[in-house]
Amino acid sequence: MAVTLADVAARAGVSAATVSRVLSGNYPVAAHTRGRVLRAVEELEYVVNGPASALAAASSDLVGVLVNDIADPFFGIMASAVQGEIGDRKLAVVCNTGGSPERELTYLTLLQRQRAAAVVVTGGAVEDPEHQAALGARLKRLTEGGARVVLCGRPPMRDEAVGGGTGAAGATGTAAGTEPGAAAGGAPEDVPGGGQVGGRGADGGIVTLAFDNTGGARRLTEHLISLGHRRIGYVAGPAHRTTTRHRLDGHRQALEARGLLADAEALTVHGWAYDRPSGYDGALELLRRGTAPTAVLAANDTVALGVCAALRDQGLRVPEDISVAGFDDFPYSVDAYPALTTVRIPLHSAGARAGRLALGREGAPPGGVATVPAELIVRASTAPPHAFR
Amino acid sequence: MAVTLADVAARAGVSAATVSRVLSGNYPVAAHTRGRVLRAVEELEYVVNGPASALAAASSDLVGVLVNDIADPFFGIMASAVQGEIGDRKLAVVCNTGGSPERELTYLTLLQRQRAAAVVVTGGAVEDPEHQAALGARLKRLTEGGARVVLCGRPPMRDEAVGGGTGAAGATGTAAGTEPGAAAGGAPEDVPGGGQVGGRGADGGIVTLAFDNTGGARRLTEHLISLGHRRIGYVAGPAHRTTTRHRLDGHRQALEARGLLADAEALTVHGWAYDRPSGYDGALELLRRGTAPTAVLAANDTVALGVCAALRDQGLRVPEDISVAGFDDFPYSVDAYPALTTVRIPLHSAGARAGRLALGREGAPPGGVATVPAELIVRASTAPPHAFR
DNA sequence: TTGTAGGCGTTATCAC
DNA sequence: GTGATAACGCCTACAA
Repeated sequence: MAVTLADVAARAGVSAATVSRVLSGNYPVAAHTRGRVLRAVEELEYVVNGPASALAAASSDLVGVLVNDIADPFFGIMASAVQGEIGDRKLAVVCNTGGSPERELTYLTLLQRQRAAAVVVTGGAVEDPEHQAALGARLKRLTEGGARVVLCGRPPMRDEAVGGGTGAAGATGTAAGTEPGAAAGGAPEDVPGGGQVGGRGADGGIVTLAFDNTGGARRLTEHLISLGHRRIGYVAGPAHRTTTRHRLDGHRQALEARGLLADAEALTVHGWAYDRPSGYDGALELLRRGTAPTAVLAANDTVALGVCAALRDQGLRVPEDISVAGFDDFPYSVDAYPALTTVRIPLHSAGARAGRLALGREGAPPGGVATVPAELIVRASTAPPHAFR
Repeated sequence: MAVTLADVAARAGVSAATVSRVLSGNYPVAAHTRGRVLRAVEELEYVVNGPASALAAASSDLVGVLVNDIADPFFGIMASAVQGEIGDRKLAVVCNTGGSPERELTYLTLLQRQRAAAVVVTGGAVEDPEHQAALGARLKRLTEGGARVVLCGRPPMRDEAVGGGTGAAGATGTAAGTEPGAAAGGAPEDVPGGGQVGGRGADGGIVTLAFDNTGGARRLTEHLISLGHRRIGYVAGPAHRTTTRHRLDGHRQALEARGLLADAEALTVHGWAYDRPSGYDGALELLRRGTAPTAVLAANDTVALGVCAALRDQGLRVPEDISVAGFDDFPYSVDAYPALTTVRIPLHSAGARAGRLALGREGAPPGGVATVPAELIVRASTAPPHAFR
């Protein structure tokens, strides 16, 4: 930890100010001077002191990315996409919250401490009003400090949570937990919104990229119903999380439309995580409850693989004896046995967009909220039930 | 960005120094004083200025983690484990190099600029002497600056690359590209090494957690040979990378022991990445080359899934017509069709150990190098060839 | 136990 | 164009 700006300046025979200007590049400097400076930098192997420049410039080149677990493909893919957009001008600080509200808050504070240029919060939110309020407060402080905040994969914050914003912000509010776009029943609205126009998020606001979990789940259940299934089990994700609930909502909307809602409660079991063991145990629990369903939906593809494994271990064939479907369409789902019917969410492009939004390289959508569409992918794991063959 | 240490000090009626001491906690402060300070911090919602304290203390709480691609489970799992160990006292800066040597160097410089407390470099290295030299120089500067450096999943640096270290370092060198432990043919050596003792890496050195790729690959090929296979195809990873070469080395060692090395060249094809398309195309290429192999080994499980897909599309059954095996034992490999025979590398525990090493929470192994074992996992994708049934 | 003061390495505002 | 010279906010001997 030796060579500093001053050393370079001395060697190049210029002032520290000039060196700084050459390095930051945002100020005119004579060609030959810049040449000498650059040579001195080379010779001395000088490396800028990040903390020092961050202090002086009151801004750092760190971008925080909050994920539940970076090893989970759902988050890994999004984080990778964010990183791809950030490139090497900024650094991505990845924080594994493990889905814990407390850690989410802790990390947000840590990122504020680092004076992060932006923060991307990925994945579903915990539906606790108290936590939402605390989260909103943290996020608000972050934006007030000049950081851009992007929510990717969760519904927008309620206005109360982030405190009344500008006049334009008022138009953004949605009822707690109601997914925008999905609730309207239509195609997810989303207009690129060129430049810096477009409601909050343009500057100092929070931009949200919500996922159409409800719509996707609804279409998936409709698919099963159309195949002839009437008793459809559901191994849901952890309770009190927006992703879990929205998917369940869509499922139930489809059931209700066909008057099949009565059994829904008995056919639903909540896992404790979006992982394979959770699916395995969930499936066993479902079988234990009596009349077996003819199809089982899972919280996501990983859970679905656990479900398949459990069914197989119980001597049931998928999809001959029982259909199974997942959600998210992870890369390996097509190679699973059997290839999973699922709902694709364009995680990579959503993450990339979140990254651009975080860098301000893309304008915020109108109202600061856009909904990412979800597409039904039918593969081999779903088929008509016995009665329909 | 308003409230500073001074503000808190004023509100608490103490000096800035006292507030600093309360916050860092590494200095005795009277109970009631600390109480008042803490209250002031709460009331003012004070958040430390990271860059400022990093500047003053000449150290930051950032830990860099270099990966090829965080969306790849191989890296995602290790990164997640590293993150789990560093918890929320330090922040993980994840850098996607995409396997590019240049970006690897760029990121290392960026991390040095941030005065990262430690850097964990994961995955195989590019086997270019020039790059190795440049890499060694960067790593050396990092360690000289007080950062801990941990290599996880690649062989140790040659001593020339990192410049002559202390006397103890001399014992660590291995011939370029020769994997320690594996080459010896015995079980991977590894002694925890309590405390701060144990060769380089204890302070200012580079600690290496090498993977036993060679040994794992050798055992995998031996397994196939023992099943009766004689023509074994190999869809390798990108050339000039240690992981690719070490696995290929192990494969050939096993072939050579049975006098089967003659066809090896013609049965090997290099992919351009450790991904599915690479496996798909590699398998087709292999089939195109004439006499089809009775088994195909893949660079890793992801590639193996691509191989299986290609074979299936060509009307071949796995493993009836042709056996397939992967490497790494990713979580989903057991759910693939058919369940993959593979070699398990304990990525999570290796990553966790790398994390502890990076924090100095665990002593360096003797010589600064430990080898992570690889275990053969036999599943359904490998079976005897037709001739043996 | 607490306060004082100097410095950490850059950036930005002025003059020249 | 380039050079002084204040901040920037915190840490840490050194004193009291």
